[in-house]
Amino acid sequence: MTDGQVRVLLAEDQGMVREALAALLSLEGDLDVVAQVSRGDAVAAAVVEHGIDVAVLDIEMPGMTGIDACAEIRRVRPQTKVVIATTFGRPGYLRRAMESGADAFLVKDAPAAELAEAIRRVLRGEKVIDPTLAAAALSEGANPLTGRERDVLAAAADGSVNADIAARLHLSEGTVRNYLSMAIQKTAARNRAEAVRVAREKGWL
Amino acid sequence: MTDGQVRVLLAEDQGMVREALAALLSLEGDLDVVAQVSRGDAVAAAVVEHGIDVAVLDIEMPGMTGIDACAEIRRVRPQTKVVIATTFGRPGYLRRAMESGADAFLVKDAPAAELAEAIRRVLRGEKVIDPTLAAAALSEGANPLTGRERDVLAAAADGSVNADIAARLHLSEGTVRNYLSMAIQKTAARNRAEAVRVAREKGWL
DNA sequence: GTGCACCCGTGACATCCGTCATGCGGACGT
DNA sequence: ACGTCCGCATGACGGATGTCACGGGTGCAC
Repeated sequence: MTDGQVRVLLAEDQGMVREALAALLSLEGDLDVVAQVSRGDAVAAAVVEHGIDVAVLDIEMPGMTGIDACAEIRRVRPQTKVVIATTFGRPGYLRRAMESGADAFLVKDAPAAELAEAIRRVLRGEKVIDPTLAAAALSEGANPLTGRERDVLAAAADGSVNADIAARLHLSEGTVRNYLSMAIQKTAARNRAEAVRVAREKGWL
Repeated sequence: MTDGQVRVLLAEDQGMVREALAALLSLEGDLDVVAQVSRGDAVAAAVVEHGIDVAVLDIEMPGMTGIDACAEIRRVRPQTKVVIATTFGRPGYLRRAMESGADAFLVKDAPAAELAEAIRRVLRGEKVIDPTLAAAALSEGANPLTGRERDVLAAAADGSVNADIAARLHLSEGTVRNYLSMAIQKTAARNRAEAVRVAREKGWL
């Protein structure tokens, strides 16, 4: 590879999308996609092995989320810049991505040119965030759910009945009801299904 | 454009992915991406306007699904070939895509090379389908839900209570309960949330 | 024209769910 | 040492949900 080229890693589980993004970035003369992975838990090792300058991470991936992978990169190779590119522009995702030390947060709705642009800007030490999303994330405040409330709500997400949830979390059925009741109130929902939907949208799960 | 070039349309709502796929296909010498749209309801007009040879359609798009757009293409310009490329390899999607007259069905998990390959094969008159998915779609059988059962289940999907669903569909609350009960039995679920999940997985919604 | 499947409705019943009050123990901050 | 928050639990209550039996209407196929 030529000297001065930016060494980029792409992490994205959908092969077609990943390779397409690689093709796109390769059209930029100064960028070199030297590694591609399809699993979150393969990111950190690849970053170290290839001496990556910028890692572009999807959030939803098998093995580990892009957000957790970002935190891992921060531990093993702090000088690597991280760009999170995701389908869902949920404020909760943005907040958690920033807490994990991400340098940029993009939604895939955006034009493709923004990706290359974001890579160059994070290399200059800038942070890149959609202003609309930033405002939404700030106005939303922190996650009001306690740890256990989150557990129970997450366990209820697939349509399990109380008895199942209780068994899975080693709780009594009444306790499950109580936690769910709390979660429903805090999400301003009318039942567990709505609570799950709201919590997901806000990134509280 | 050079004579003999294949005129391709890309329909995909995520700008970054759409433009990346365009970049990828442009690397193939014989393909020419002459049109890009981000909404399902813009597909048919673009196909006619640009005299498209092959339309590559995502399923989940604003305005109209790729499956419905495929049916529209069949009406307005039958000689155009249609490739459905989707994130979710749900058997129900495959079945409905085929019923709408699609020539190929790809999941975005697949390697990028398959897309160009599929485009060339449908131009030769072949059908392109993942054998695993085809088997799953066949073994699953047809959608057992009646029209109204689907409506009610879909209306319940966001966590609405019975009264809401009844009002939205102009039904009595008891009728909503009955339809939901049927849907729950047919999906072998224990409550509406599980029924929604199962129906989604099987592509019955 | 006689089934049959679908649509829509009612009423009754058992169960599940959501809420509230209340209790106890542990962790944490002041 | 005290208050506060969290985790976990129980019991009781009303309302929502799921099931069943039953009815009537429509349209379609044999």
